[in-house]
Amino acid sequence: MAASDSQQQKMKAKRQRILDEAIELFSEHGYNDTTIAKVAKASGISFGSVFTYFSTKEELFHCAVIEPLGQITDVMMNFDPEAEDPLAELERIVKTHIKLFAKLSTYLSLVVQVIGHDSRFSEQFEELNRFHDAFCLKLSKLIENGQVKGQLIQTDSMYAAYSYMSLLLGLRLMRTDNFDHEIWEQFVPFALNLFGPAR
Amino acid sequence: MAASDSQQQKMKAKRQRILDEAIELFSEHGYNDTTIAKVAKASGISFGSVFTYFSTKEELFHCAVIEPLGQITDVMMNFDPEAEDPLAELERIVKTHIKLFAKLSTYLSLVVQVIGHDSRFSEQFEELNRFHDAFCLKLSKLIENGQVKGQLIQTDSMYAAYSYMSLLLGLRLMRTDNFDHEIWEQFVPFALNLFGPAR
Amino acid sequence: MAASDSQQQKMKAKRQRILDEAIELFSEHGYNDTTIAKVAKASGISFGSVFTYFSTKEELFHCAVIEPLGQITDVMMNFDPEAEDPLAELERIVKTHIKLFAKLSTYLSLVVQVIGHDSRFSEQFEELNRFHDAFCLKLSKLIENGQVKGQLIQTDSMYAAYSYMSLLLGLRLMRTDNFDHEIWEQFVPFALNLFGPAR
Amino acid sequence: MAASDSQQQKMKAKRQRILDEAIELFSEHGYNDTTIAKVAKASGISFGSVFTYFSTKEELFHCAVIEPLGQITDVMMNFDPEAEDPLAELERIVKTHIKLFAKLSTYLSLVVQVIGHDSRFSEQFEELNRFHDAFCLKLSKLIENGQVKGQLIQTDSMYAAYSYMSLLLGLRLMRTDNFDHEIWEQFVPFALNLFGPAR
DNA sequence: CATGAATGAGTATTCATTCAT
DNA sequence: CATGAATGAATACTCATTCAT
Repeated sequence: MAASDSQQQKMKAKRQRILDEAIELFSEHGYNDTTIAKVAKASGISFGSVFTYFSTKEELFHCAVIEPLGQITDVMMNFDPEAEDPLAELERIVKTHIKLFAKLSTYLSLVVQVIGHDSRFSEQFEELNRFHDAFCLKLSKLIENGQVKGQLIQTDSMYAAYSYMSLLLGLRLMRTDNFDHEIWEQFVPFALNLFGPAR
Repeated sequence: MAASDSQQQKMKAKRQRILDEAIELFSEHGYNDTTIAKVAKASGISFGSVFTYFSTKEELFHCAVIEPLGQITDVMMNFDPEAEDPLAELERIVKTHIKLFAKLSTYLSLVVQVIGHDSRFSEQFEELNRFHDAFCLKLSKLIENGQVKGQLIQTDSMYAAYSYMSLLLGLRLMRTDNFDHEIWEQFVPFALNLFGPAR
Repeated sequence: MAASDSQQQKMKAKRQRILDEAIELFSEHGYNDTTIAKVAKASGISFGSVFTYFSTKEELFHCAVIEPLGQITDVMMNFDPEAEDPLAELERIVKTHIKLFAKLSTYLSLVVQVIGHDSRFSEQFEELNRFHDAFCLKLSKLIENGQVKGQLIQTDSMYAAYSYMSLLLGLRLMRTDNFDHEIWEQFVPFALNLFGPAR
Repeated sequence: MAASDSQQQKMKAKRQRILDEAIELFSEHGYNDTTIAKVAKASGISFGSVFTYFSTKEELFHCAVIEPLGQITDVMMNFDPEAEDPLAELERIVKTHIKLFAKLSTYLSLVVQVIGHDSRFSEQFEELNRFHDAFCLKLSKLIENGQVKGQLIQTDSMYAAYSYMSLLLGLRLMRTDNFDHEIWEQFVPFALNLFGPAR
């Protein structure tokens, strides 16, 4: 049924519009200072309708945090831990990651909120943690390979991965979002330094 | 007047007790989910009395963010940019800073909130920014001296300093506060790597 | 849309019910001692709903003072300053006004509050003043015509009008509202005396 | 004991200072918007001391309303109902009363509040009523004598007295306090007209 | 499904009053 | 007697959520 299909399309689009505005507002003003009414207004729909798509404010926040994670995971995890030239692979992904974080300032504000109040948002925190653990594990393998090949000095590869994620998030936090993208690129060598490239 | 003095002492102590509990609660639950009533209860006083010491919730938050900054500044800034052996000085302060950040988890949660919602807490944000700028400027001088003496590779020393602060805050953010202090020390070499020690 | 129309009717009625109760309560207990909760209870609705119709207590008070003014103006101003027999016209309107003031005791209490605290309720005061000025101006013309025709002795007609309004409000103030309407009529000749009827 | 005497003098003076400020503030801002703290500040004493002189806010208000009444009564009642020339006596006292009301704007605001909220301030209201009744009774005698002597037309002398008091209070209410004293005198003939002078 | 009126729990703040110093 | 810190009752206003239309 084509009619029903187009209806479904419309609803999907509406849902996404709400979600996008919610991410924006939750990021900017935090959970409590973002009211359903504001989200509705920003989305151009009645606030009653928000509840058609998200049964509670809590759920809206949950979706705002979790749903974008898939795409981000795709980009973040898109590397080969068994790459021939681990250091080159590292350089490549560091550039990609930094570009990504520079773009994602809005969403990452959400992430920071969740991490900062892990007891309040424990479910979302767990999910982010799972991503974090998976990412660090995969990255640590690449690092180890780099060490085996003598491209990197010997360090604990998991701590190296942790440090890397911390740096990325820390940079994001430090108002560097006012920097334009070129400036973000300045941080690439420092991120690489973390891994201890042999010189 | 001894009586008046002891009275003043008592009040000072009470004010501090309120402030300590406020820092704890603001950190844990955020600005909005921390009610004056909870702060009062945690401090063991009537909620009316909170207003005797802090005229508004906003002011209480402000003091919670700003007042500890002095001591932290003292520790963070306690280094000599003109040290004979810049690399050794760097190692020393990195250890100190990491220990400090490991201890200050509660307070740093507050800092993260302020930075994350700089428009909401602009006054406090400005103050933190002043500290950040002063710190990075002083640190960049030490880094430059390290570079001049050939202990560090050539990089933009201000970006290096920014990266360092970002890493510290990022580490703090990443729930590594569950790690005990020994584990925190594991991150010292990675922090040092940021500065690009010549090898 | 009939449904929407009946909805609108209902809301209008509800709003008016709130307003009527508000006038009653503001009159009886004054601005500060009238709580939104009391108004809601008297109106038979939840106190949250009061805010659906009046966004603040201040606005509720404003409407309580201003909205009835239209009808009152209609009655008060309903005379012809160029009447053939000015004295007869004066007698007619004095009777009407006194009847009106006898009926409006509740509302006039509000007026007295506004006038008594003009700095607190400056906006409402201005509005009342506009009415007062317009009324006195129109009345003074009738008085002047009565003087020209020799029905009234020579006096400053504006002061006469002021005196008249003062007397009306003063009578209202003096608890004469316990008097029933017949007693109110007793004051008609005294009000007329103010204008100095030639004898 | 001279010391004790001067002490008593001081306290009396302090009490009066508080009362004067209280009258001022109660008049200007009303009962609820006048806080003990403001009264204390205006009086230049600690707010704890206000309770030394007046055990509750209610009592302070009571004294503010009642205590000045004695002097006012003296002036208002200072006439001879059996005067040889009642009309002349009326003229004399009307002038006096209008001058008095022109001066007493602050205090009369209090009176208006009490009359306007007689259920809230019933005790004070009773007291004012007693004065009002006594005054009107005495005045009505003078009026009657004027009627007997043919100086005034026949009217109900009590209603005439009521009207007179209403006019005085009404004039006071109508912002005529902005008028300077000369303007107040303009109202003398209108007040006299109330009594229906034979012409 | 969309809308927005109705509801009432929750919160910062004020202020009269008490009482220890 | 003077002071002002402590207390907690009271109140306007917000906002998530429900539900009738």
